[in-house]
Amino acid sequence: MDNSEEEMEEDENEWRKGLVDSEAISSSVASGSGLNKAPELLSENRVILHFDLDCFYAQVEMIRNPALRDVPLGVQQKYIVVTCNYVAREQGLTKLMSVTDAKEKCPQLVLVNGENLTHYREMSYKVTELLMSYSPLVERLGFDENFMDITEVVEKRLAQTDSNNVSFKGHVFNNLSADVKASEHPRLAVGSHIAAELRDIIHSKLGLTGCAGIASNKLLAKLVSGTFKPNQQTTLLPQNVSDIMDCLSSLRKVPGVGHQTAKRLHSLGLESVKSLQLFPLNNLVREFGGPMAQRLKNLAFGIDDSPVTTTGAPQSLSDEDSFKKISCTKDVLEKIQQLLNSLVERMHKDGRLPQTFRLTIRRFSATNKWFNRESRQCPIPKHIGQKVISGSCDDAVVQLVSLAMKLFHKMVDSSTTFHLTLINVCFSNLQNKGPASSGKGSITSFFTQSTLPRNPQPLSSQIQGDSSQYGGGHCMDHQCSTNSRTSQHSSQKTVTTKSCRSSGEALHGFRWRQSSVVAEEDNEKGSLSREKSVSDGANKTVTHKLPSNVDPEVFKLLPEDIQKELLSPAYISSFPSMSTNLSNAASAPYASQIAENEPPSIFTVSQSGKNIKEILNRSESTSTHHQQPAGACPAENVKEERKEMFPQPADCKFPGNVDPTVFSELPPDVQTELMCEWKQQKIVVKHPFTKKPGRSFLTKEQKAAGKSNQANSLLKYFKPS
DNA sequence: CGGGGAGTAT
DNA sequence: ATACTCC
Repeated sequence: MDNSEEEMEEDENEWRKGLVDSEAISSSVASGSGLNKAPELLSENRVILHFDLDCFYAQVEMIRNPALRDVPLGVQQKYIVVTCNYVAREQGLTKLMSVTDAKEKCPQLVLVNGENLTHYREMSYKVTELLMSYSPLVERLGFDENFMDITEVVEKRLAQTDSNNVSFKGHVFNNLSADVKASEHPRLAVGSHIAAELRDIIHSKLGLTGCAGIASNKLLAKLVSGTFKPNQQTTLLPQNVSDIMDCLSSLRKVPGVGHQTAKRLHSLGLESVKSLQLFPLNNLVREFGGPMAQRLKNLAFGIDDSPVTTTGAPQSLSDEDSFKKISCTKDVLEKIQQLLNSLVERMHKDGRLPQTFRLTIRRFSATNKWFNRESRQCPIPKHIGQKVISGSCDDAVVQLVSLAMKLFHKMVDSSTTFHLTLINVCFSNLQNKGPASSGKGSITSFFTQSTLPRNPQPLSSQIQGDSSQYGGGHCMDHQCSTNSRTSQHSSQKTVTTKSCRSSGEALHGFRWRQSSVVAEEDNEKGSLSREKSVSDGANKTVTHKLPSNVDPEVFKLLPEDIQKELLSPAYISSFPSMSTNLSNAASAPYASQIAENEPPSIFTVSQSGKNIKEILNRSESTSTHHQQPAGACPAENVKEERKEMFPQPADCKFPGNVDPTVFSELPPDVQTELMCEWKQQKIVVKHPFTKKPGRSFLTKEQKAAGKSNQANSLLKYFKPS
């Protein structure tokens, strides 16, 4: 949410002086001197907009349930009211207030839980997309703020309007807008009109209100947007830059100066913006290093050269939960599983291939409770990532939980006590090009044709914009773009019936996907890589006598007697995955599918995943072979075979192929973990052979996306990955 | 002091 | 790869 607060006071200025002090402002200096009949061309001649939605989460909730409009409403996350509507604010509530305090101030406060960000995220992207449909240079800042560089738009509109006729829309900082001659600031004046139009569009199309700031850079636009609070806009003129900077009550109010930076500045005796302006740069450099020092100093003067950079699809997707305390491995595992379930589903909708997985934890500590995070990350084996994409989400989750637990054990020694207060799971390194999923699958790529807005042949329901995107500010009929995603998942798991619930979800889930995938190659590449992985797997097996699926490193850590046992002929020969499979690996084209049905085993890495995490198996993250062929024999047979090898425990708690003795030697927490996985495995196993050829996502667009200039296409605005 | 997500430094 | 910082 927005963490900003504004308080304005009055003060005198020393802008000129300060500006001269500051170096690294070559451009600013240039514009400040000499014949500046056209200062626009020199320095801060940009026109930047900053949009900030009013109490965003609360607005979304009021849209979802209009009955909440007229009551004091707070959005709660854990013990905090993260934001509240204006009815509640009239009663003295503010954001980030504890629930107790809030209830105390406003007993009638209605609270809705806002821990699930789905709806906010969707609405947030709708706003960004709407703005982008007007002009592409849009940068998101959190869920409720967007910057826009409309310099060119302004230039064009100015060329076709009578600059003597312009006036300012909304407020003008420190001025009565009626008093200022817009003709002296024609570009900002035009900017204020565009801002007003966009706010209006956001309101009419999405039902959201918000503030806007119009200025010459991001810093200033953001600062000024908050000066008139709900649902208003403000323009900052160059001559008032020092005013707005000087009236900031503390350095903390400067965007870019967070808690830590403020503290360090504090330690240098700096409290106010003005003191920072006057502070010798050299001293600042000593504390912060050159670039940072210069930046801070510039910020104090309202100077900010940072460009507005188009925000594309998110670079990572994460899901987290905080809680009072989690102290046992089993709870950790369950929490991770819960988080992954939703994360994987989101990832699947996104359509890109996650290549890195990260687990972050926060340990309980009396001091500094809310900082101190630790994380571990690792590559995601391709076959797991593909499951996410193809929709075998349950399978993917199982395997990812295993991966996550490995990372967890890298941070936490579970044999000693621990207390976690937060767990976060994250996918990053998202690859656009769909990996050719399963071999022959590509044929299914037939018609993913979509409702891509950028499609040359406008599909009926598509976004039809006025291609003259700058015209009058009536944007495209963005809203209805409803691309119903062609959901032809063959897999029966999750997906199926679920169509896109909201156009927003379809929109952005869909959109990111678009920018991905390269078409034609999908096919061949797919099969090729698949073949390759299979044979790699075969080659890799058997190093010494150690089965390929046993991680040598881990193996070494085992008690000697167990090692011995593992290597005994009886063991080796009893596992199809070790003996049988090795010989037919290459000739078992459907091995991977069989493997999905294979019950988990301590000794085999079944395709569906599970493997024994920290103990025996080769760590998936380091393994180069993708899967252990499970054998050409039907799963049923495999099962039978194993049953005979070991007595099935009476309680049927764990798979029959697991030696109870070996199992009992494992650390207690590992046992727990295994049990949990097996339990979960059973569920997974219920869906035999769900694996279908992954469809390949659209494509062709891709290349074109980079180059073509379809006026209506938003795709091209996304960063190329 | 929530739940995300981005960027930078090392 | 991990920590830190910011919003």
